[in-house]
Amino acid sequence: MSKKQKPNRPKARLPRGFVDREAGDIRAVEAMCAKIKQVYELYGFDPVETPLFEYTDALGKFLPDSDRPNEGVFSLTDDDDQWLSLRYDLTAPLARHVAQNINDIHMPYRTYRAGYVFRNEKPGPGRFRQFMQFDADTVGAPNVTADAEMCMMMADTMEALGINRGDYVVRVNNRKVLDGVMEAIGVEDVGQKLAVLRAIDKLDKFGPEGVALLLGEGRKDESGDFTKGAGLNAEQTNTVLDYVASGKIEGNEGTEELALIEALVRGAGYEDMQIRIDPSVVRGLEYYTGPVYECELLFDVTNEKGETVQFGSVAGGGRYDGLVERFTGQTVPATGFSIGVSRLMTALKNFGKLDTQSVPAPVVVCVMDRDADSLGRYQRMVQQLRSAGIRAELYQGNPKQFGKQLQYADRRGCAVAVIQGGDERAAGQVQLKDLIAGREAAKDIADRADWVEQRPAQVSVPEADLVAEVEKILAQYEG
RNA sequence: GCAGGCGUAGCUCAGUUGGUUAGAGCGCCGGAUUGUGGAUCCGGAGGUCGUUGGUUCGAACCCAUCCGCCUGUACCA
Repeated sequence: MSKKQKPNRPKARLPRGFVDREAGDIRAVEAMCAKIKQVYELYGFDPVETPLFEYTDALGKFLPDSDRPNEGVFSLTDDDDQWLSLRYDLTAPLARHVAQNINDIHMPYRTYRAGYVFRNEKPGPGRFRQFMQFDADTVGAPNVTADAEMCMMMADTMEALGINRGDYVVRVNNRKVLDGVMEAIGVEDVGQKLAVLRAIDKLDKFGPEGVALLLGEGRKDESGDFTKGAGLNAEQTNTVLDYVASGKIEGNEGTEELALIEALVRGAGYEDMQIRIDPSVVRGLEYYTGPVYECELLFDVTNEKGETVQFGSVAGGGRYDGLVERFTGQTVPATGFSIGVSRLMTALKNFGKLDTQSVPAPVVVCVMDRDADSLGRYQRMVQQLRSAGIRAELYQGNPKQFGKQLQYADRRGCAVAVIQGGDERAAGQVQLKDLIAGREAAKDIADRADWVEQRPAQVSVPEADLVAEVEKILAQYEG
C-alpha cells in the first residue's frame, strides 16, 4: 500500500484545555480530597452531590444567546429545545438544590462537595477547561460567625494538607467596606466601580504603583499592550491607595463585621499569620454581598522548567446572600468557599508535600511453563500473595521470551519477581528475584555472560515459604 | 479578547543565499539472547517539515491565512 493512500484515521488528540490524568496524580488527588473531607466532616458538614449539567438559566449569569451560546460555558440544547450547560462552579448548583428542596432542608445547612467544573475559555499553564473544585458552604446562616468559621476551616484544611503555618495565609475583607470606598470617592457608575475593584485586586501583582496606573489612565504591560484604566482623578486615586495601604475607611457596617470576624478567630486561637484582614481582597465582582476571603500560598515553588512560580490564591469564597433568592424570592443568607483542587495539587507536588508514589508496584509472577497445570500453579501463587495483602499479578504478556517478563517487571518498578520453572518445581522451590537489589549489583557487571550467570540478587526458597519470603524482601523497601 | 514569540521524528534539536531522496542524539521495536532486567554490538520502524493558499523552474526556508503552543495582559462566576 502506498503511503499516499493511508486511510483517513482520526488523530488521537485531546480538546484544547483538557488533560488525561495518570495514576500518580489520581492517587494524590484522592489522598488530598480525603484529608479535606476529614476536616469538613469534623466541622459537622455533610456531603451533597449535584449533576454536571444544569438548565442554563439555573446557573444564572451566562444565558446563551443565538450568536454566542457557548460564551464562557459549555452549552447545548436538549431534545425539548431547552438549554443545558455544564456547571462552571459548585455554588450556583447548590443554590438551585437548596431552592428546590427548601422545605426539606434544615437550616443552617452545612454541606460540602467535590467535583469537576467546566469553563469554556482560554486555557493556560495550570489552567484548564475542566478542573476540580472542593466546596463547603453554610446556607441559612446570616451572621459573620459563619464567615469566621469558614476562615478557620480554610486554615485547618491547609494545615491538614501539610502546609506549615506561615506558608499560607487566609486573607479577609468585606464587600461592604469596598462599597464604602466607592462612596467616598463618589464613583457610582457600575462599569467604573468594577474597574476600580479590579485595579485594587491587582495589588499583589503590580504593587501600589501599578494599581495607581490602573485606577487612573491605564498601564502598559511587558509586551507593550495597553490596559485602559478606571479613569479616576488624582484625588480619587489617592483616596483608594490610602485605603489599600491602611485598610481604613470611615466606619461602616463592613468594618464592624471585619472587626467581629477578627475577634472571633483570635478568640478561637488563630494567629495573625493564619487569618488576617486585608483591604485588597476583592474576589467575585457581582456575586458577593459581605465578607470575602481567600487563601494564598506564600512559598515559592519550582516548576518542571526550573522556574520559580508564585502560586497565589488556591481557595476563595465569601458571603452570597442573593443566590438562593434568585429562585425563591426569599433571602437565604449563605457563605462558603471553594478550593481549586487541581491547582493546589500542582503546588503541593512541586513543593514536595505530595507523595505521588505511595502505592508500591506489584509482585510479578513469571510464566515459565505454559501448560495448564503450571499456569494454575502460578495463578495460585498470585492468589496466595493477594490473600496476604500483597499486590501481585501473573505476567499477562506473551510469555515466550522470558527476558521480556523481567524487563516488564523492572520497568514497572516492581521489587520482586517470582520464578518457577521445571527445575525449581521438581525441588519444591521458587526463585525470588529482588529487582531493586539486582539493579544495584548489576553496576559492577559489564559482561552479559557474567550477568546471566550470576543471577544477581536472586534466591531460591521453599515454595511453601513464598509469602513469608516475599514479605521479607518487600519489608526492606517500605517507607 | 489584545500584544509579542514559537511550530521539523515519541522527546530535545540541526537543516547553508530557496536547489536532488530532510538529518542527529535520546527514546521505541527487533536480533545477538526460546531460563534472567542493566551495559554493549548489529538492524529496523517512525515525517503530509502545524494547516490551507500564494510567489517561484524549484519552498522546511519567502508571503498570506487559519490552527496549536509559550510569555505578558485582559476576563474570571
